[in-house]
Amino acid sequence: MREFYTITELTREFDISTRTIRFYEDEGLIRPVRRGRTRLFRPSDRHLLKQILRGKRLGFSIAEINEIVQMYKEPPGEAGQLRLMMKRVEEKRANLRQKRKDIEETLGELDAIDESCIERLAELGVNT
Amino acid sequence: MREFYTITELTREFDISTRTIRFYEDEGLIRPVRRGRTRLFRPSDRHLLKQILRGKRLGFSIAEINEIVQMYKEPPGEAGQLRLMMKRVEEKRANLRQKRKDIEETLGELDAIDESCIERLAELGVNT
DNA sequence: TCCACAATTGACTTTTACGTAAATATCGTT
DNA sequence: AACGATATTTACGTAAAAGTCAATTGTGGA
Repeated sequence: MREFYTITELTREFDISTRTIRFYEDEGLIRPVRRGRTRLFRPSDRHLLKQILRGKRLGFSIAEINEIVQMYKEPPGEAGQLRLMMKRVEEKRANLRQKRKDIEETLGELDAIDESCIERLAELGVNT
Repeated sequence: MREFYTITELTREFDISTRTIRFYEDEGLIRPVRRGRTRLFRPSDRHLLKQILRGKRLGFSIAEINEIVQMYKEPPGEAGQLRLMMKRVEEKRANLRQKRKDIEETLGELDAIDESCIERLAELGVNT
């Protein structure tokens, strides 16, 4: 595995702009190392970026994505903090399960539409 | 089933503002009937609103939701139009399947986090 | 009939998530 | 040392999706 990626390599791989990546850094989502001023992205940074983009596809805001990526870090050492984190994790899971349900419903409706289209097409085929 | 709902009934039921509902109307997503100037929402309007909010939870833009709700209407009568619609439907389905995959992955990672929290908590329990 | 109150309309504002432009810096060539 | 290609920083701009505010306008009840 490569040690570092440049910013443009990542923009090409994920089809996003440099502005976007720098914006995520400003927002504290990602923290590449530097050689002088230029950013160097480790494989872990690249992986984090993948997770950020995955969150975006699911319609999470930057703030929500931030909450999620914070969870990917080491669990805290204090019991109260741990319980709090577990509560947050459960909230996110509930949110995701709702989304999954929404998706199943929408997929079901689109399936129905597709079938009615096929039917309609068959009718037309008969009549022409 | 009731014949009509007022705008405030819907804002309360779905916990959104009147501004939001009117905005959706301005955008052509919904088209309540009027008595004088006041809007009256039929059950079908209410159902449509539900679908719109479902789309929002999934992170679709208003434009994308518009595309979807248009599909819920009668399928077109012309074969070319039908095929085009089926193509669009398939695109949306592919999009939803990707989201579902993203959700499964994220859920899996959150499960792992949860477990590591439980582990950590057990360790603390032993040590204190 | 008149009043209180709900609903509407229109204009302006806010927030989010970047886009864009200008000036400056770095780095490997030539 | 100059140059072209990339990067960075700073600052302002913008589109989408509402929120907010003010001025009207209906309208159902006492």
